[in-house]
Amino acid sequence: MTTLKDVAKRAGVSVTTASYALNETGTIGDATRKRVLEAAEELNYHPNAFARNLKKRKTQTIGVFISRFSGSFYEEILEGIHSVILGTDYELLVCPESRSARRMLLHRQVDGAIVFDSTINDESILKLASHHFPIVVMDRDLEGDYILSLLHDNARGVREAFCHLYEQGLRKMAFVAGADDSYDNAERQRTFLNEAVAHGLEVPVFPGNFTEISGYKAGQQIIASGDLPEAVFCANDQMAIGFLRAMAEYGLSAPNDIAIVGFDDIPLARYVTPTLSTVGTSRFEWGASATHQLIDFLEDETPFQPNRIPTVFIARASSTLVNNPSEKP
Amino acid sequence: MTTLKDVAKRAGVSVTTASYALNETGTIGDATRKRVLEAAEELNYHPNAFARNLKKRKTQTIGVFISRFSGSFYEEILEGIHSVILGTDYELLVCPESRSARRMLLHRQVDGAIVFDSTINDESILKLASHHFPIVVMDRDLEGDYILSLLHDNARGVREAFCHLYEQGLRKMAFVAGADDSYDNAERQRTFLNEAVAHGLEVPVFPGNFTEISGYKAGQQIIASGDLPEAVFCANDQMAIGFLRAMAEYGLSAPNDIAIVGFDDIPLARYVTPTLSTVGTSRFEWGASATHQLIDFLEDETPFQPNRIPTVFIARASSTLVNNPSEKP
DNA sequence: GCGGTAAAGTGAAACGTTTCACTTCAGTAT
DNA sequence: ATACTGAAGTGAAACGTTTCACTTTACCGC
Repeated sequence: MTTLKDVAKRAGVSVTTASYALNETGTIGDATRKRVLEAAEELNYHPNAFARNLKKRKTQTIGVFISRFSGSFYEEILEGIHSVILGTDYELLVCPESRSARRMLLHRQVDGAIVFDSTINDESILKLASHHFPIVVMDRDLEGDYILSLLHDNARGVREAFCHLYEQGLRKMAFVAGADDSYDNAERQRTFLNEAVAHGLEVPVFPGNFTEISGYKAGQQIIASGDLPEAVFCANDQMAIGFLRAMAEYGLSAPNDIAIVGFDDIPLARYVTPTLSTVGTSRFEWGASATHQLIDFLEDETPFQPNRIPTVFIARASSTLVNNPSEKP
Repeated sequence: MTTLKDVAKRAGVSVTTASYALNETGTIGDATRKRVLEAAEELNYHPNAFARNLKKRKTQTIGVFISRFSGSFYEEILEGIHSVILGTDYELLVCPESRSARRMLLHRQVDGAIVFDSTINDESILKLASHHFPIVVMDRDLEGDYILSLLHDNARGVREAFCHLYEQGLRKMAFVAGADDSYDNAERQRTFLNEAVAHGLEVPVFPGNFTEISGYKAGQQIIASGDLPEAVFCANDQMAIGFLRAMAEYGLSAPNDIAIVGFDDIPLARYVTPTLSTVGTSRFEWGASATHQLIDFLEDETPFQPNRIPTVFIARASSTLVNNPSEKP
């Protein structure tokens, strides 16, 4: 490993001068600077990031903490984050759940964080967030200075979905829930049930955990009970897809036997048969927005702007009755 | 930020002692150690990773360099990598393509790398790889000490796919190629064409770049030409799915109008209509294998074991003729 | 009570940068 | 000539650890 010292020696200057020359700081003559740059080039010099960060107490890096890579849910968010990062001189690190993620956060190897990992608890985040370490949380509603909670507008999408079902005359509905500890699930479920109550309906809730298999099992259970609902709202698309699979196995089809709606609009949603009605959340924007705000804060302390990422209901085949014209109440 | 010095002061010991106590190294009495640990706890102390890494010249981190997040291609690989990492005391960083990725690599912020980003050229990798910095490349055939090239057995899968098509009596075939700079594409194309020649067939090649849209365009072009092939092999699933979309728009369907085969077995493959025949590569194993080898090397210099990740052809609906029983030549 | 040994603890250097405070020197206004 | 200025460059401290080499203390066998 060649160090700054080597470069300085080769260029015949002091370490200080070499540093200034390479960083284009200080007042260094053109000839000298040129010599230093050449020396660095010849020696294939690259500054040691640790020494630099140690001294500068800044890493020019933001960290994204997610729980896992699979499920294609993070893809677009990460793309959104990445797209913003590319326009800055920050670097991006993505870290999946593990003790190491926590270590990473604690050890301040990044200047700011975007947290998307429910295994990191609220307490840690509150403790960690500070003037010098802003945090954007994407999966929980958390108040605090230096914390931005960026959620999407679950309520709106769910309401639209409910309307869509209700206006088609469907009355007997069920809800398949996502993971217990999920803020999004809670909000979706609450909204759906409230909406139902407001329209005089009672909606049973079946447990799930956001995985395809849990949706499949909920489907089996509901179908086996023999008491078929007319419509089922699943708290995310993966469960909805599992539910469709269960229906297919029992020879049932959506939307005629049961109308199905999911949430997220994952890429798969438009490929399954029937295509899946869902609530779209622009995850790319979500990631981009989080990143913008975080970097703006880091750069000039622009205060966080809490806002809700919009959602919109997307009607596809799985919930759109064709031979059953809408009968408004 | 509380430092080791603060902890030492609070515990009434020297910095050295505090360091030894926290790292469980050196010879420190139980009582003292306890006092240090308490002090650290009370002060909410976390060691500064930069200082530590600077001194130890080791980061306990491996870096994965990918070109982008989308396409669901990396998901399983990353899961495979992650699963192995979890069993070690290494950390995992994923870094998407950008100048920063390059910077990261150069600045040695990781102990070893898994490279999956064709924008990083061979030269850099050869220059970088060393005894102290082993690199696993997943997307190119590169020889070098301290470099492991971990590819999958493209040839085998392609041959099986070809056989499958040929044995069903299909003779007029076409190939839709992936990105020019891709080793995998080159190998798939070469194998397919060779196989064709060996069976006396001539196969036109249409350009693509692995994206869904490029497959769609190739489909449009081929269909519009009016000269339909009986079978089309696409260099990956995304293009195959794009091709299917083009066919659907022209009112054609697979496999009866054109039999379609892809490569990769992405999750989507079994959800599209018709389900997509493809060559499966166990990407999870791929990532896991890369990680194992890298970590083994880092730990005890276990030499790299070049091997090919197996592939297997998976016949699904898009290429399996039903009313056309196989007619072996 | 003596040398020897092991345990417990410490001082200071080192890792590779950045940056503050300083020196040197040439040029310029008076 | 003198004093001042600004440009060009340097020495050394600092960032927060780890770890080498060392000291002190206590204990042991004899």
